[in-house]
Amino acid sequence: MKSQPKSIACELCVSRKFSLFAGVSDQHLCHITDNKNFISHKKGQILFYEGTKPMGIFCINEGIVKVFKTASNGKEQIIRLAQKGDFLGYTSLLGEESYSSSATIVEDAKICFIPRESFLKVLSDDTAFHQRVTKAICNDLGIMEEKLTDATQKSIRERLAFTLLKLSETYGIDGQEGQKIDIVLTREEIAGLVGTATETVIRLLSEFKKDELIDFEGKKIIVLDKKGLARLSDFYG
Amino acid sequence: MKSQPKSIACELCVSRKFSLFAGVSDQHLCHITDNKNFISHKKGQILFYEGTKPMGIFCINEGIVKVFKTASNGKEQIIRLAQKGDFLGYTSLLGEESYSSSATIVEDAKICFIPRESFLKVLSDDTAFHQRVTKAICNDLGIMEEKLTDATQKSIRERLAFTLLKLSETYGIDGQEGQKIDIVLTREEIAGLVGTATETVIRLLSEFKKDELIDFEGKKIIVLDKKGLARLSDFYG
DNA sequence: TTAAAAAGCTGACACATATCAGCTTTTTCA
DNA sequence: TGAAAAAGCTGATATGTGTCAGCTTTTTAA
Repeated sequence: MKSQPKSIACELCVSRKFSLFAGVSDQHLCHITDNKNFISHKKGQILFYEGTKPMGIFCINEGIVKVFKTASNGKEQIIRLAQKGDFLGYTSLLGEESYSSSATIVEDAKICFIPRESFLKVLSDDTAFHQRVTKAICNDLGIMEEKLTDATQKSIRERLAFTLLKLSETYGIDGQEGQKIDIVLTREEIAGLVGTATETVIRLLSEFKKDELIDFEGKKIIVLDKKGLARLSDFYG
Repeated sequence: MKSQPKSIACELCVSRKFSLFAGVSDQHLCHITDNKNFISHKKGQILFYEGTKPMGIFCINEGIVKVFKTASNGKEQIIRLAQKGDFLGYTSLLGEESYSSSATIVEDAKICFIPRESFLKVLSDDTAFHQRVTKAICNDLGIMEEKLTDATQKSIRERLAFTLLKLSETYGIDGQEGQKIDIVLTREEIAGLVGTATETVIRLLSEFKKDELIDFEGKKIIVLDKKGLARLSDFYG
């Protein structure tokens, strides 16, 4: 959790090219480099808690972070999984409110913290950047509308199938037999992603395996039959 | 659906004071007034369909509009109810994508359509306005995260109780016995708001009535016991 | 005014999913 | 290395909610 010696300059950061910072001028990038804080995080560490005040934004250089809300029954609803190039906490910062969700490390991560003022300065100086940020947030809103609709109108089986497809899109690497979802998630985390109970995920996953839609390789899931999962994820499919 | 003679100038529009346009300079407002289109809509009319391209934004002067997604089972998930001063369709416009949801009139409405170029011009000229828009979108994202978590982790009874409380906050008018939710929604629409089946809403509402939490006055709902509903809407409350 | 359509309501029923409990396996860390 | 903790798994059970069907009441519009 302490600042590392091997900080990466934004100008040279490879992950930046996948991020909203792609296209920002070197001058602005230097300003950020001078003010940011590079920190290595281990799996399980907490980035921020729901309800606390954002002092800046986080930018992922490497690793995976889960963003989640804790429901009143104690269960975690995972809002999204963030990876290299993704920003964290900027919606709460720009919304001028406390963090609406918490964030913890799922896979060891290197993350830069950019203080509020530096971020806001670039945002106000670089109109094109502000526009890209606005666009990204609007797209996220569309995604959330979709998620809400799925949550209320689809069955758990459908949502789990859909979640597996999405995971394989993002983290899938091709192998000889199907596509491996190259990220380690506990059954509880998958449940948090889908919005259901852990036991239900366990049961449905072993059902999917029995039906030869998926297979397990260690803690990782292999998607054997994308079309089958797609059929399942649709209504009455 | 045709342009009306009695168009209102933005500078003089009372609803504007509750909107994101509050604070925009008269010069910009005039520019919008010159380019906008004022249209009266009757209950049931459609403003836009999910999947079509936004050509501008809608600004509500009067009336109520429901924004919803149609799920693959044909049911409507209502994302939000919009009223005077609210913008519609701007997230899709700014996200440079098709409408992520549809919108229809719930109560007779007067709505201005502001063409894409006019809106974007004000957005780029007036930085403070852009900031307010960004802030509003970020706040909406936080709300959607909350809704998603509620949808997956709370029971229908809890969500209905919560929905009634929210409706009474927004549309409530005080009477001698409790607060009247002064908006006519069908049971089906309440179901769409909660994310459940119409029959379930009917059953739960009559249960709430039996428990003297609410009462009916014509097609409108009277909230008799806010605290009782609040207790119900919490987990195991 | 009246027929048709929409909305509201109720009962019966099925079942997907949450919960609880107990167990095994894997992982963690002292 | 070995004990404790976490994760994974399975079975039994309860129940909330969706679905279907049929009916009444209200609203709409011809």
